[in-house]
Amino acid sequence: MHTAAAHATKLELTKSQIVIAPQTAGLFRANSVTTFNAGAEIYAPGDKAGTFYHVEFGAVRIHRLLSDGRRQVIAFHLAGETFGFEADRTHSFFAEAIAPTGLRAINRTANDQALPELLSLALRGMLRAQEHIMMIGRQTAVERIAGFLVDMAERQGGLEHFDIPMTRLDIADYLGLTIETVSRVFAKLRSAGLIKLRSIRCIEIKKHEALRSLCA
Amino acid sequence: MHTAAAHATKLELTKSQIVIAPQTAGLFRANSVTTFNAGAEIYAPGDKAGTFYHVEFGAVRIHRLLSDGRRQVIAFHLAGETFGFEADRTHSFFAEAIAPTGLRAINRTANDQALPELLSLALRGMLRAQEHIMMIGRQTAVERIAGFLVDMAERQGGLEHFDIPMTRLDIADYLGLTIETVSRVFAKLRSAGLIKLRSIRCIEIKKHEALRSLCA
DNA sequence: CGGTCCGTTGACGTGACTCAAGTTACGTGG
DNA sequence: CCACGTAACTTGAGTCACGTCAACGGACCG
Repeated sequence: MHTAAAHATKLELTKSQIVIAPQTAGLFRANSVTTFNAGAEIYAPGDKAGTFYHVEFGAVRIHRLLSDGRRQVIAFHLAGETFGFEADRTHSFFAEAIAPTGLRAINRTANDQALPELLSLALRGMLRAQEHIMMIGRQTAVERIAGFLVDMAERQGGLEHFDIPMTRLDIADYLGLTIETVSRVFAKLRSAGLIKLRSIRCIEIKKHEALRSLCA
Repeated sequence: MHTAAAHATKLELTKSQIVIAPQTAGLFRANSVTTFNAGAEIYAPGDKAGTFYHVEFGAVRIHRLLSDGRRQVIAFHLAGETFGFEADRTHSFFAEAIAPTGLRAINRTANDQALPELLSLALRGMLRAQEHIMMIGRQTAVERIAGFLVDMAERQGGLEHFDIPMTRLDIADYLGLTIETVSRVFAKLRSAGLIKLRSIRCIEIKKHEALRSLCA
């Protein structure tokens, strides 16, 4: 199974401190921005939780490995999104940058005014996870890819073309498919004229409605 | 596909009011208990959200249908658990009793003292959903069933045998499988001596460790 | 005691996986 | 700038886990 156990053999886990004008995000106490190279680990299962991260630029994947190397990507977080909250005191997933990424760490203050905001984020995260379950539980490969592309398009502001920061392997592990299936479905959508691959990571949606109608 | 679109053709949606001694649950304002028959709808997509439900007895399934009838069960809630929180003002799933069930409705008060409690529930719900993604995204049928049985055993207090309130179809739709596959895997686990089916809905785990080792 | 729902089992089909062989994109050093 | 090595992606052929279709058995209920 092509599910990147190899990836676990750490890349260059560089993490450089770059201070950018601190700007308060909501009611949290915001810190400076830290940049991560592609592949760099942000946290791992077992790490102490309690800090949230606001994506300033770049993208992050949240995932977990099974003992035999099978990998499931739980979520992608793009610029403008916040992640890192956990039910327990320690993280239960990996968070890694999937491109050069800037994160603003946000320390949860002891007695938060920000609870409603945090609750909203948690509920939204729960909903997202539930829709993800729907997708990988009951949809075909084509439906999953179509849904993924529509989602990405919307999260990038609905432009007619956009770059995806993740590899085919990341997409496969997010959708519960293999890299080969992802590649084949892309080819199928392309030859059906629904999308165009401007480059390997730049996707243009040619027939938005047709694509959306595939989402089941 | 055996995924209960037929079920949508409403059963006897009976909902009888029975008042039981009101008892405050946490910091919420708790109401009386309402009982639902098996199959009765508690809420549906589009219904106004904002009320939570504490399961006094019985069990509830949360699910959603695709347009062609494919069904995905998102979660089961057993006695002692709380459900019903949503990111939006309206529900996006069905909630139905899967056995005679008593629910204590809990109205969210305008300016909650209960926010931390609610946040904790939301985070725990998110974690549960994420582990569910892991399960249906990357595990085989045997692994999913084993995981399901271990989970059910733990949630029932870790007894060596327990009743499951849901049908094979509910289990199938929860795990992203078909009813036939569920049945076959049960048969396989039984003939391997890992479990015993005392009756069709009563499961005895004979080799707890062996079962757990199947969970990947 | 007949109908209905639920569950089981078998035979067969197929969508996605596996294995394998390329090709393309990209970074690095000469 | 090109040569090289590596990672990412694509494509094809064959396989398999799970789905589909179908027949049947048991439990419950009026």
